[in-house]
Amino acid sequence: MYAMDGLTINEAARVTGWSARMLRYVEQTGLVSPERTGSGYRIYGAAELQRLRTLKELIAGFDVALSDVAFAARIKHDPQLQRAIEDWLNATPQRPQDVDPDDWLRFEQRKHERLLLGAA
Amino acid sequence: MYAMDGLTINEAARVTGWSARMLRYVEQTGLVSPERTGSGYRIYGAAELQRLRTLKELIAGFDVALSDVAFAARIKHDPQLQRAIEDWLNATPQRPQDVDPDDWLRFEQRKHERLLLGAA
DNA sequence: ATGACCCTACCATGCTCGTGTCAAGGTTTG
DNA sequence: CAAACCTTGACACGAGCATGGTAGGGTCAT
Repeated sequence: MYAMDGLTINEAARVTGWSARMLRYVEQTGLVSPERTGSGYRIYGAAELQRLRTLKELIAGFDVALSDVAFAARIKHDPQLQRAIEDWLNATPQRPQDVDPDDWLRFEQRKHERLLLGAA
Repeated sequence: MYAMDGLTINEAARVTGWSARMLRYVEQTGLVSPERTGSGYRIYGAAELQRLRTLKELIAGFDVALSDVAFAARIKHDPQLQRAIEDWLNATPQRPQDVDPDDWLRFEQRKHERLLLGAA
């Protein structure tokens, strides 16, 4: 195949700071999936490169794991899971000790506002 | 200490289906932290028991890891992290195929130059 | 006061994550 | 064509998660 407007995996590795191995791994997590040429070569376009760089910053800057970001993505694309997690987390006012149990229950039932990762 | 209105760890274990060992572990993740008596005994109240049960359902029902839920909690309590992850995820037009190819290209090309300059 | 319970602190195991490397084989290109 | 690159698949390995177990030592109820 002739000149595609993108970088091949090792070139992308060099410009993004990831290793080629990790680029394949990241693709496997579903976070950054480059196009393929007819013969199967990965082609990283500007968008993917940018995404890889920011992903790297995100992970380093907040000390989160790749799998954490992958999980966030899963939440985002699975409204049921999102809802379930949100509900579980919202039902935790860490100190329910000086609250009347009955009030507590009614209060919890009305909690439905703040979204976790909803806005798209 | 005299009769507290809650269950001790092994009782809670029996009632929730977790092992006592896991109850301590779950506490360590920060997801469910029972009160303590003056002498340090964990006391699980109705709220904690309910939380443990629903947590179990959540984990089993969606095949999610405890650490995933812990991470979601971290996101929820750290607005900066939440914002960063949200932004990164939202910047994913996973298939830029329904975008006009010409616009897409010109846009990407300009970005490309900038990006290559910034790369080390 | 004694048996049943709790606590913390380890050690051990099996599994997953993140990462490198190497092998066998297709593709691109000078 | 041959060198340089790509692909998938595998083995390897340290670090961390999820669990169980045990040991030494307090606490509670009878």
